[in-house]
Amino acid sequence: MKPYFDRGGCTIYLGECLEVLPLLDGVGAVITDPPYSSGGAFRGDRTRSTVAKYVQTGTVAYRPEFAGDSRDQRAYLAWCSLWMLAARNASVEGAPIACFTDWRQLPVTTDAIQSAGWTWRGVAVWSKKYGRVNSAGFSAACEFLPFGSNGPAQERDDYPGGHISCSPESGDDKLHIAQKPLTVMGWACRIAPIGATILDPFMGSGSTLLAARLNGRKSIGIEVDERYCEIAAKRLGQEVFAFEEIP
Amino acid sequence: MKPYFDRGGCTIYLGECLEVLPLLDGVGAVITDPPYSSGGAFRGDRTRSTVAKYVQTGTVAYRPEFAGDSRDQRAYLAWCSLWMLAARNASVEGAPIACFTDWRQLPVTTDAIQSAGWTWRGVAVWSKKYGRVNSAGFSAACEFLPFGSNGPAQERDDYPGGHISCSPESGDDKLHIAQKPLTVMGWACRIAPIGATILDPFMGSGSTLLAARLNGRKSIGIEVDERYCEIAAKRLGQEVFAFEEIP
DNA sequence: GCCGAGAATGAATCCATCC
DNA sequence: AGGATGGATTCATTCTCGG
Repeated sequence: MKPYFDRGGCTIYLGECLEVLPLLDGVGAVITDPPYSSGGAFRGDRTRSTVAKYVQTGTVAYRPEFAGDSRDQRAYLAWCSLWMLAARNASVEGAPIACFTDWRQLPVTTDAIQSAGWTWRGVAVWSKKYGRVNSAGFSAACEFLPFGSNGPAQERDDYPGGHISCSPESGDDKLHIAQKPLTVMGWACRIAPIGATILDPFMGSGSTLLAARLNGRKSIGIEVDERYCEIAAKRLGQEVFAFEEIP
Repeated sequence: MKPYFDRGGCTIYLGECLEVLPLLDGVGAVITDPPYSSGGAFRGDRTRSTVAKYVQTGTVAYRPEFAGDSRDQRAYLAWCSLWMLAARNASVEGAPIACFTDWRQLPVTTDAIQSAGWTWRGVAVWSKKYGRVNSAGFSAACEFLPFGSNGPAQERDDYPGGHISCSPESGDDKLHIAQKPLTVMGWACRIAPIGATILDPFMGSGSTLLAARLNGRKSIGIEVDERYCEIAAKRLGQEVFAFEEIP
């Protein structure tokens, strides 16, 4: 399959992840931020378009809607199990997986990790310094990063800490509604060995690939929406003037 | 039923929580830190005594075993559902529940909250600044506080934030292997309205009751082990010389 | 009282060994 | 085979103590 973009150790495929994943192998880590299919307690809330259901702060440019964000919990479990299994089949033994999620989908995500045959090994946390106020309990100040490994984990003495505190992305620099700060993605990328290939099956605007590059890891991104492939390719191309292989 | 201790708005019952809970009513919030039944990937590790399975190196003071920490996941779900239901029956409408857990039991705990008829509303996080090293991924730096409410939540504009960072308890002041810092319990107690009665069905050394008192809430603790009732009563008695009702 | 060095600590995990 | 037990390993942060 011909990549949409392939330079400096960063590769982008345009397509459905369930169709692209079976073509890959040698993946050293899976790090991703899939559509949460969250955003409301009721089905009617969940199935609204992503632009409508997530509040867009500030005077930002229009961001395209993103696909695959309207599954109910049962379907979300089945779907996550499928792509996680396909991703595991593409991964080397001992490879880690780390998958962002919010509180609502956290139990389903840990179930899916295990359903797909990964060994679940913990839940790391990104706290946002300030969270959405909540009139019904503690504010929603954290996102969660359940993680695991493909069989016995690689033994290392420099795994990152299980908690990071960082303000969320905002303003005009934000290219995707659910975009994570590079600081957060860089922290997540350090779960992968240096030089390994990090796979992100839900690339979006490409923050995972950019963070991988900045942290000395190779990367593969898959994205179903060509507008986001374009945005990500532009970001990656800008990152280095003379774009060279990662040493 | 005669309380083991009852002064200054703090009440302790000695007994099994499933036997004591049906006798209670008017509870304004449930805040607790039950035995996690965690501590290892293998059944053999989980079923070890709490003194053996939780590290206590060096010259620490001896801390008594605590009971009920060796259930498998199925039994843990069933048991949590039972006591959470009994606690809900003792609670006023709109009362919040918040129950500490570790990463391994988090999905089971949110299932239990919902099985028992509480409305699950989120997951708050205590990050410990440093966590135990992990040779297989991110360090275990956080404990989790899933929370919910008994029906529609009480609307308030002063709910606490969903994240707190605080070092764990240590040294001779730590009376229970799993003792939480007063800072953390105080934060948790602020989920309850001022003046409400906070129920902790797994009192241990009484940190919840002490934090409730220090934050202007009344409290009820249940504990199955008389040694811990004694320790908690002593701590609560010391807190105020002339022990008066909470204003 | 302040500072730095060294010791202590931890709601673990994994493997080897013994029954 | 499988359950129970012993014990090595791990390091950022906190604690202790002397100067």
